[in-house]
Amino acid sequence: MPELPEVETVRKGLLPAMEGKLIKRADIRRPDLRWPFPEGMADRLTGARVLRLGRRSKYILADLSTGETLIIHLGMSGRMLINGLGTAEFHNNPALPGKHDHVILDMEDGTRITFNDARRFGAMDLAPTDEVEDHWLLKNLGPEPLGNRFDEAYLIGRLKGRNMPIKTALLDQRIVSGLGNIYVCEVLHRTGISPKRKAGKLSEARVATLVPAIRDVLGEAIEAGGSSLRDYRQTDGELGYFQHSFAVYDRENERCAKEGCKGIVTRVVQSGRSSFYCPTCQR
DNA sequence: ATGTGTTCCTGTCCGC
DNA sequence: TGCGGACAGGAACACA
Repeated sequence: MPELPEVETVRKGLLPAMEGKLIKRADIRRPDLRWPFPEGMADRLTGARVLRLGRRSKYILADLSTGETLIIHLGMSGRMLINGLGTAEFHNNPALPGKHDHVILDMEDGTRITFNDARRFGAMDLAPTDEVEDHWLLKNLGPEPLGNRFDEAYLIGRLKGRNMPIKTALLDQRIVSGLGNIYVCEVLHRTGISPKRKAGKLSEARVATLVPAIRDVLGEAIEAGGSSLRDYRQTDGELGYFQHSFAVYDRENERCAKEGCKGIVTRVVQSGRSSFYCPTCQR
């Protein structure tokens, strides 16, 4: 589900409810999501204060007063909801946890944070805060696309000699971290690059155009509160609205959104994932 | 080392 | 309405 803009939107929504607040009670309602929860997670969270709520790529990182950091990944369908808003069960009885409410954090001021994840591809783990960058889930992540370490020279270097399609390369979190299927499709459309083009065969000039395009698309999506297609919700249950700005994603057989282009958006499958693009203006 | 296909899980939508 | 199949914002893993 959530790519960087959605995760960042969720983090911002959680900030007032979590940062600086004490976790009064942690209810872990099943033993695992994608992987088992760490040993004694409920006890390690109970009584901890959230010192800082940060983000690395698609991971939300809650630094705790215990010296540990809670690592949260939303997978495809994960939601973090405040006071039960936005769950399917909300309309029936907001006091009862829903079927897919797997972790519930009750904060000292009475606010309830619920991790809801139907598909359970999400994950949570705890690691010492001073070693969190070396955690196995985080240590191989490429640079933040909105950070200083991500620039034209870096991307040119990383794509050099690579035989995979540019679409696949931009989805590889080791090359650049935070992009997912939606935003890669949108970035490639903006730059006029076909998703099928081999990454290592693009000219340096064309690769260079990807960097500002990635920054722009992600920045605009964050401003719009992310994209809501099926599962994604903000922490208050509200939808994001960047999906109204899609030029190609989820627009198969529709007219290309580029000014003056008469192409029709086409869907192809690459490494098992849908790519949407305009064969007329993306070459 | 690279590139590709499979797998985890539930829900929804579409065609018959 | 029911049933089967395709598909879904991710990414680790097994294998050529």
